[in-house]
Amino acid sequence: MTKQFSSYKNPSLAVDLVVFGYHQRELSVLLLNRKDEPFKNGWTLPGGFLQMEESLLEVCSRILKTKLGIDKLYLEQLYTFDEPDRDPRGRVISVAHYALINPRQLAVVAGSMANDVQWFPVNALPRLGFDHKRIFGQSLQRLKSKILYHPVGFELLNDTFTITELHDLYETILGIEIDRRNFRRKILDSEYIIATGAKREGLKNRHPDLYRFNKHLKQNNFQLNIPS
Amino acid sequence: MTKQFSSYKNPSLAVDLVVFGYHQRELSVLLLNRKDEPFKNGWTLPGGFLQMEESLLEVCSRILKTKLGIDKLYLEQLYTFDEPDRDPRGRVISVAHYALINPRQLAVVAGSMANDVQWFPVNALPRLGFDHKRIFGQSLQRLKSKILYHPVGFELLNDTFTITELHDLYETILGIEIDRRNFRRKILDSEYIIATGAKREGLKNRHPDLYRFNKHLKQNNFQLNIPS
DNA sequence: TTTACTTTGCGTCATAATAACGCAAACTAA
DNA sequence: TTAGTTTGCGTTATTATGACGCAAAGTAAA
Repeated sequence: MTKQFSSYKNPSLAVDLVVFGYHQRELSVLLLNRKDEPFKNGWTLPGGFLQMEESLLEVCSRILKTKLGIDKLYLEQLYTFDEPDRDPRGRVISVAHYALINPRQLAVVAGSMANDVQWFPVNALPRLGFDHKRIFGQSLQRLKSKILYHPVGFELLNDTFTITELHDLYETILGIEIDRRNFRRKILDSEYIIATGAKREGLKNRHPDLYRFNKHLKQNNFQLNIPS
Repeated sequence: MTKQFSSYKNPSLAVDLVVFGYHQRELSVLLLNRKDEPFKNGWTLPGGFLQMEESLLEVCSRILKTKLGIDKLYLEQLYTFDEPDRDPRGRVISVAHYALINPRQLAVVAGSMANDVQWFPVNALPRLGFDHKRIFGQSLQRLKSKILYHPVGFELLNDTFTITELHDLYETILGIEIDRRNFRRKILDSEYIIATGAKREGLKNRHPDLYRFNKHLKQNNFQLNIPS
């Protein structure tokens, strides 16, 4: 244990963040290239230590703001990881969270991104430091199962979107093929997305085909029942 | 903030436990009557602080062993609660877990139970100290949803049980009526429970009607799909 | 503009899953 | 012995689902 931790009587508390972004049928995660030991020059999830008087969500916001310049996004606590040897510097317990950012925010991030920050497709991750591979895996697992019973996938899309975009998102995240017409029927029958009345740029005769999430429905009835 | 915490640079880490027991169509939770301030003489969930070098599950085991004299049981991490004012003594972050104990263990507990420990039916809880009402509520919520897609309810029953007992358990936990015959068909079709070949004491001509959980099936396919 | 190709919205149909409920044999208690 | 309850096993109508057809709308190249 290094000097940094020797004065603590409790384990240190940290948060780690799995930030998901989606673009053109690709789900990606944001990783950080470490400048310091341990895992110097290696990739890890962004994270940070909890200060006294700071809530977990505040730490998350602080990290996201500092590293990405982003304010509001979908954020959810995932799990608390406490293996005694998960951090070579000493006992650090990490409350992992995952975040979903939409295309607009993704663009902001891309514009101002430091060169130690990088997007990686979830299917092509580099080796990760600490126990971050496990944390990432569990996040992806959660995301996969959650989109089936909670309309959380919408957070990865623009405010308005086409059904095809939503369909592609689901296929990408779940990694399976979903019949386009059955998906359409299910999602429209549920009334969780509704037409905006608008049509895509350039379209002339087609019915309205831009949709948005219906915020007036209780989100807890959402149920897609797509086999995994 | 009291002296006890003033030397820490990090928030303290604790665990709180929601211990569920089931008996005769009643789901109960184990509560502790506090001897000390804060909430002296009030009821709270059992809990304890994390020592350096101790894992979260170890703390849970330690508490359960000390307070209840019980060793092995179903234990699952629930959520980490971090509201800065959740503990009047100072900043304490609690990783809540919930546990399920079976009738045999419940009997052991009942036999050796200190008078500061008591079972309360989940529908008749006393006022709880700290933010424990919220923790309890979230545990019950989790239990309710989890038994629908994971065979976790079995942990509250004996090794062998009748379908009726299982049916009653589900009705009790979910707080709804479930058609006996449809429940039977679903649970038997799924093959998650199988006949033991034995019959209940005293029965003569009836088919085997004692069942046990089928451990040979992958538990992740369990799906009951009962409307809530 | 014509032509060939792709995308999208809407519909059909066979099958599976589900909810509601009937019934008689096994069991229990008076 | 009798009356009432519990339990196992069915049936049926309705709904949900998966698989797929098809034509209008849209796109891109000649």
